[in-house]
Amino acid sequence: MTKRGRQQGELEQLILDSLWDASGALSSQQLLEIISPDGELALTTVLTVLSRLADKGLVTREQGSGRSLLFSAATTREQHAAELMLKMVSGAGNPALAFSHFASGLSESDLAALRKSLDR
Amino acid sequence: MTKRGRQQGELEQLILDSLWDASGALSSQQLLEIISPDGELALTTVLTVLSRLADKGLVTREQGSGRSLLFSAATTREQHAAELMLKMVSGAGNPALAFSHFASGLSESDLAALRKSLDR
DNA sequence: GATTGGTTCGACATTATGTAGAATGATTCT
DNA sequence: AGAATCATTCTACATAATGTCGAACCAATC
Repeated sequence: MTKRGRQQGELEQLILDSLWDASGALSSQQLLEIISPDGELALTTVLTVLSRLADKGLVTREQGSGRSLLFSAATTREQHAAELMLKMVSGAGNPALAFSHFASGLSESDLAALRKSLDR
Repeated sequence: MTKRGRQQGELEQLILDSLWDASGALSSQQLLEIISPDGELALTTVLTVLSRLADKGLVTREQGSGRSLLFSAATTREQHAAELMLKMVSGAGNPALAFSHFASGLSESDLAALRKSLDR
């Protein structure tokens, strides 16, 4: 009983968030600048984490100009959130009950948005 | 940048699931029997994990007959799932968009259940 | 009071994640 | 071409979470 699906670390999340917030793909340097403007982290640290995120299929690499790579999130933040939510539902036993708890925790505006997305 | 909120391990999940599946509170032995019928795990292992789950507020202990304790999940599986889903939503950036992805991943029956839970 | 049955403590193993220096490889400069 | 650059990949170690128990402990019973 060993092997566990990889989890999400703090720095990994920070990097993912930066990629999601970015308009397009980013180089490792750009990411470093965003994540650690005061030079507290090394560039290699960012690259290592990026590589791990790529292993998990959460980040994709594309060739940039010259030898450099550009990184971007493999899915949108919303798709990712939705996937995790779906996973919750499937493990919830009684989805209907889970939904009712879920709904009662949503704000009015979120409720409205959810209703709308079900209307089609 | 260290310190991370505790994660959910495989064995912890297994034990939580067992508690959720159970009709009532369970003793450590009963849990061991469920989780490891072939005696692959030691009773102390189960107890350690139980204690960690209690630290996380996911499991509660009550006095059973004599010196023994009875364990149960602190919330229902559905409440737990709903909480996690809500956390996703709050980190989703654009909830409306997340909802639409979410909805398109649901089965018909789940969709129906979700609609119903929004109707009140 | 000794034995029994259950829990808590203390420890060590494994894995995930954070963090980065060294090694490698391609591109460019002279 | 050969040297200097500079971005990536490799290798390595630190920390924290989780898995896994044996030993120490304690209360109830014999």
